[in-house]
Amino acid sequence: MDIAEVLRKNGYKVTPQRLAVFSAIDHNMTHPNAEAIYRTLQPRYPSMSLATIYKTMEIFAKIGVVQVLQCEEDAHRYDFNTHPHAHIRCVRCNNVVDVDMDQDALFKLAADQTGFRVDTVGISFTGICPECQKKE
Amino acid sequence: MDIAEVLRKNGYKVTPQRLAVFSAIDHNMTHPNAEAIYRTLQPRYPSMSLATIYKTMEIFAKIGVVQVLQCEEDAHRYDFNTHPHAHIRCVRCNNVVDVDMDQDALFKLAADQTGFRVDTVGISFTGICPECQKKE
DNA sequence: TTTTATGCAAACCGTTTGCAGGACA
DNA sequence: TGTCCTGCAAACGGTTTGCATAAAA
Repeated sequence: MDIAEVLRKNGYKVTPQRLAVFSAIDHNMTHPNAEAIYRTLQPRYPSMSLATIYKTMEIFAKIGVVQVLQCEEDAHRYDFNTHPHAHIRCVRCNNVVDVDMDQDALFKLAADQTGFRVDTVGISFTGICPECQKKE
Repeated sequence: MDIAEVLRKNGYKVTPQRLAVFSAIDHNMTHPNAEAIYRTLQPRYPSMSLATIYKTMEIFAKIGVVQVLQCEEDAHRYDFNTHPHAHIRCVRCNNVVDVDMDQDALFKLAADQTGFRVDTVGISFTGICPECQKKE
């Protein structure tokens, strides 16, 4: 299912800006933040505003096109991979990499221990990536 | 070891403000943010500024007196419990509760999978607490 | 007396919002 | 045509910073 169809199906209009933002994040493994997406699109869409990026990403998150990450950083990062998984960020180069992880066991542990009905879990590691380890 | 001693041992001066901030967080299970600490101390220390709270908490975090949490919220929260553990926040009442969890297995998983040297992990759940479930 | 801390106000930075003009359907 | 979207600029909220004054050692 392509993005135009998903937007329409959810009652949102299809605009060049939305298609452009999607093209910037689709299969993008760098987990960009709004600023990075903005810079990526700047050359080809010089009139696009940061506010539009934010508004678009909010919609994309709502309709399940992206996942919003909190990487113990100041800014949000976005992930086109909406399958539940963890992330690890290199504190030297700030690159973020996916970590596959079965979260069901964690959900159960938290629920059993606290009595909460558990909705979501965010797991973010920090460390030093292989490349930056070599440079040391 | 009391807080005055810890401060001195790390080269920081002991001031009434620092002792007051410590008293506000010591064995405080509510995981307060800076604003909440500020309001707590306001009656007894009306002249204390938010900036002092922030500066103090930064020192406390650096010398291992508190742990800084990122609860998928806007603001930082502080925890006097510096033992590694997870947190769960109720999306209705915003209360945050500790979750005991063995993090060594997660460290190993992330390291094996990514080649990172893993330093830290933050695990934050969201859900509905028992009290708010009853109200539904 | 020297050094560090405090409190104020202003700056910061990522994000959100209001709104007039423009684009989609 | 009616509704939704865009881009701008201003607002926002948590946090940080610079600096003059005050307090600790």
